Amino acid sequence: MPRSQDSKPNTLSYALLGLLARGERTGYDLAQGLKYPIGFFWNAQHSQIYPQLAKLEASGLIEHTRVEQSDRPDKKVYNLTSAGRESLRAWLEAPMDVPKHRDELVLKAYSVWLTDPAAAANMMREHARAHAEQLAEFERRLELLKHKVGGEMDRLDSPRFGTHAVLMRGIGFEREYLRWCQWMVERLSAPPETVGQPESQAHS
Amino acid sequence: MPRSQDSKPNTLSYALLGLLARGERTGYDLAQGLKYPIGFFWNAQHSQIYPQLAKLEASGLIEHTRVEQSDRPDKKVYNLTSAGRESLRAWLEAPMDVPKHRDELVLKAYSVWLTDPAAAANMMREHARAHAEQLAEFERRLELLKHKVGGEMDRLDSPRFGTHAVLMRGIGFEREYLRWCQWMVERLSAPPETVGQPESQAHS
DNA sequence: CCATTCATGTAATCGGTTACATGATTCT
DNA sequence: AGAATCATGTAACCGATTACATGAATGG
Repeated sequence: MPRSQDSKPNTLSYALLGLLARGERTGYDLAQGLKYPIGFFWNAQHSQIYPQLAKLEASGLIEHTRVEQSDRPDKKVYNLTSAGRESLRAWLEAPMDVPKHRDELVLKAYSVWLTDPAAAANMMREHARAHAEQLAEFERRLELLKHKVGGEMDRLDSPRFGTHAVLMRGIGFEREYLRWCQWMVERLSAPPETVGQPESQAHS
Repeated sequence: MPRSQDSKPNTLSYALLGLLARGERTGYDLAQGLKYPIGFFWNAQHSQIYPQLAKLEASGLIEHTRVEQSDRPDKKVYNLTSAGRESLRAWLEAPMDVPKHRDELVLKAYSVWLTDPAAAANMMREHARAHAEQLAEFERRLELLKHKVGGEMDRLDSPRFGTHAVLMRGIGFEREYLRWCQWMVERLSAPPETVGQPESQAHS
């Protein structure tokens, strides 16, 4: 009989359950999984994961078996219970509250009028480069997935479809962010006379 | 002589300084400002704002004057100090650490293979609708800004340019998110025979 | 009469990051 | 010799949300 006296599992719980639904994993594996690709949209450190696993086990959503190793430290291999699988499914279909975004770069853009346009343009170029890189990485991963599993990534009941969906969102997100950075660079590095004060210091 | 014994202002501080750089505001006004449009990318509740304002004032970055009102409660009107303006400028040009994203819907998409495609498609349609609405709101605001201040929103030294930049990012973000939701809906509501098991239960 | 707006605060709690702590094996 | 990988935890702190607290004026 699984204890479930706890109030409500947090979102991290469902990130962990979602990974475990794909197969058994250790806390260490889960920490790796929460780096890439889903970690791009929901990440966590091991210091948050280990205590959370203990709570999930206390609630009866997961269970572990100890595996002894000779060359490496012993490990706890976690698995979903049927209650855990049910909890994950219920969360998937439950309505969400409105999401909140945090983006420090957009916050900087809000105050960019206070600073030197040329310096700001350079900063934006640097961010554009970073987003182009991340975009390329997502695209590379999608190609890899395509070559590895082929049509499986289109089958709605395959975990590969979940990965496919996440990669598509990553690609779209980075492509759009890159576009915005480029728009900012164009604006910020436009010749001063097109945006300067009324009195025309043009020509020269 | 402004005291500055504190370690390092947090990002919320710069959100507040960025608003105050556009003119004097009360804590209440700042709480409203952190709803829209910049609040879309960095929001805060009044319970976080009032203590933060006290800290910023203790650090000498802002100052307030008490304004008595007859019909309304008295208010504290805050202004940037020159130290505050300098701190904001320094932050604008400082390098950022790599941003972290959190998106519960993408997390759900990662596990969407566990659930009923038709139900998931309906959920995604609902999200598509919400993003279309938010997109329309951003576009409406951009039109409003254009009609109100015209070319000022293109002048790099005007706060309107900051607002313009944020709205452009909002529009791009929502447009791309909407596209992804539509892609998900298409996939999830595709006829079963194109994605189902080998044995064809086609026709009928 | 009840909700909303203006106006400012505190307290409890939860979520998340950084740092502390240990220890064997493998790679450079 | 030193860094990285595998492996699991705890503690301190900071950031953020929710709830508690008060109170007058206005609008439906």
